[in-house]
Amino acid sequence: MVVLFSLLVDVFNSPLTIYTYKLLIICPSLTPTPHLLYLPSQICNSHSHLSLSLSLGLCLLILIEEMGAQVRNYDCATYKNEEDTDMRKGPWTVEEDAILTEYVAIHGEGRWNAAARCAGLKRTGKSCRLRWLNYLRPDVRRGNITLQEQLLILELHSRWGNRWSKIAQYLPGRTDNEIKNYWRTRVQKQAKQLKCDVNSKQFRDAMRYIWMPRLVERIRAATGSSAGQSTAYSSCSSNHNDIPANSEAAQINDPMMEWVMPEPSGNSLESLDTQVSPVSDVTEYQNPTSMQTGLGLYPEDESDRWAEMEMQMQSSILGDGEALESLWNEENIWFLM
DNA sequence: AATCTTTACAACCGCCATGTT
DNA sequence: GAACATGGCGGTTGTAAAGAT
Repeated sequence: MVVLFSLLVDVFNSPLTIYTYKLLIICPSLTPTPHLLYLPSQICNSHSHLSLSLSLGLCLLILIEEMGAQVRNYDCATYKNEEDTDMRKGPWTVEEDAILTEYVAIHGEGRWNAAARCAGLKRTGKSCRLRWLNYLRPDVRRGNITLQEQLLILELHSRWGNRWSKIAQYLPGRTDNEIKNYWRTRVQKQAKQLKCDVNSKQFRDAMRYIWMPRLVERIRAATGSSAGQSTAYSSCSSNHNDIPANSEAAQINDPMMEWVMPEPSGNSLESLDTQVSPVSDVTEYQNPTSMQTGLGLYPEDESDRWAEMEMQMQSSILGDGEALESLWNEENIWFLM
């Protein structure tokens, strides 16, 4: 940031007043919308596409191009360059990001094919849409999937399957792509290692009766005893009205889901976010059969419910075939963390 | 230090639904 | 109603970075 502001001070102290270059500042942590500044050509020397990219953790600074060219790009009527029809593929550049961000800031979302053309991007409308929704959108939440979010993903997936966009609706700031990636890299991989299908009853039961209670336990441990009634959803959503009263999610009524999606009440995102540790803590893993009520793991008023679940698990899982303990032992429980 | 393997995730693809002409 | 354009979704792939050997 120091470097950034130092640069800006230099810019504005310049004796030149004819600004011929445009500077786009994208700094989501400071402002939700990009800021435009105009730079003297002196700053840019002879470069027509000088690009300064300062990754300072919080701020990305991009110098785009000559204003004249930029203005031309926004004039759809004059867009007629045939050679622009060859589409670019692959990773987006900071310049492309800046152009798309600026275009959306001015014209809004939607009409992506037109956006791609008018902004002068050699990208398909689809590509622009995806880039915006999955990466550039200001409210995209980055960083590790929290424990609460993990719990919510597991629960919602058990209910809705691979309906990623639907699941994503309940994790504000997370994209369907991100959730899908999480599922594939973490959950499916684990199922593969356990040599069972991710959709098998065996794996689903293991998730439901071991993994998810374990997550609940960890969330409670991380958020303190007062968070006993707090939940993944309540912690992830900054606006509980996001869940329609008659929605599928609101109508879920099983014990686990009540942990995940309770009555809307005011636990804030900030207070309950628990980042997932990249390192496992297998040493504190408890055998599922030891996760009994009365050990302080669950709220007292939940004890009967949990005991019931425990019995349910014993009879429905352990009774037929491979025991959960052997399926989900300390060697493979690591990935839950 | 070099090479190989694994992981995480961005991006693309194909299919489908919907809207417009 | 057919043809086309567009957007949304889920599946898959490519690849950079990190980790292991």
